[in-house]
Amino acid sequence: MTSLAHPQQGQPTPLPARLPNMQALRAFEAAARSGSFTRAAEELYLTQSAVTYQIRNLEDYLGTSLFQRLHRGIRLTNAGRAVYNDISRGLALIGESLTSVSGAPGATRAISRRMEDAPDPPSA
Amino acid sequence: MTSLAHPQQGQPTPLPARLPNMQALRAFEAAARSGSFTRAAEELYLTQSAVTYQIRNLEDYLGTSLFQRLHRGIRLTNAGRAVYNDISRGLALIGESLTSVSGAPGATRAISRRMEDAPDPPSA
DNA sequence: ATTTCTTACGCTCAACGTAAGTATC
DNA sequence: GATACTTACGTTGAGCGTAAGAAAT
Repeated sequence: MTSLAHPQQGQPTPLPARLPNMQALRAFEAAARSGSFTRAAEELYLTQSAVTYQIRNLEDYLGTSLFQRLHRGIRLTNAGRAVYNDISRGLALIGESLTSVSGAPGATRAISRRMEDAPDPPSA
Repeated sequence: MTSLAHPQQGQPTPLPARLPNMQALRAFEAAARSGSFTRAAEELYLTQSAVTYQIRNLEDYLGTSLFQRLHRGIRLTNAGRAVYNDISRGLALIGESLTSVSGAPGATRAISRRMEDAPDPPSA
C-alpha cells in the first residue's frame, strides 16, 4: 500500500532548490507597493540600507534587476512587475493562514487543543 | 493627483508584522509532505537537527504545535493541516514566479532587456 | 541643501553541523 | 541494535545599523 496519511497532489511543481529570504521578499513587496525604499524601510522598521541590501540580494538571486533607480524613488522593471503580484499573493496567502492559526481571537488555538494531540492508539 | 505608477489593490490584507523564515516554511512543507523530519532533511540537504530547529521556531512563532511526534515519524496536528495547504501554495506561487523570471529558457531575461530600463524622459 | 539610493564596515545572533541524548521497536 | 526525533554547544555568515558617498534637483 502507498501512504495515504500525508498530503498528496498531482505534480506539485517542485520548489526551486533555493528560495530567497523572507526579508528580501518583504522588502521587495513593500518597496514595489510604496514606490520607495525609504517608505518600505519605514514600514518594515528597518533602515534604507537594509532594504537596499535585501533588494540587491533578490536581484542577484534572479540575475535581473527589479527596479529602475530613478533620480527620486524607483520604478518596477518588467521583471519586477512580473513577479510582484505573485509574491504579493503568495505572502498574503501564507500570512493569512498563519494568522488564522496563531493570532486569531482564540478560536483556532482553543479548538486546536481538543483532540489532535492525542497519541495514536498502540498499533498492536 | 494620487499616484498611479505603482500597484494598488483594495484592502490587500496587511501582512503580519513578522513572518517566519523561509527556511522554517520550507522545512515545514517538506516535513508535512514527507511525514518525516529525516526525509525533509535529506530533501533540503540539511541535517535532522536543522529541520527540528526550524520546525520548533515555527511552532514557537505560532504558539501551537504543528506535528505530533510519534514513535516513528510525525503526523500533522489540526493546526498543521490548517496551514499546510496555504503555505504549500504560497511557496509554490512565489517559487514559480521567480523561476519564470530567472530560470526560464532565456525568454524573460532576454525580453527584460528590451526597454524597461530606459530612463524616464526629463520631467521638464 | 535636500532627498534618496548605494557602499563600507563592523557587530550580533540566527542557522547550521557535530555529537550526545532519549525513546521506541 | 536500528531508527528517528531532541538537545547542547561551538562556528560562521547573513542581516542589520551607522556613517559616509553619489547623484539629481
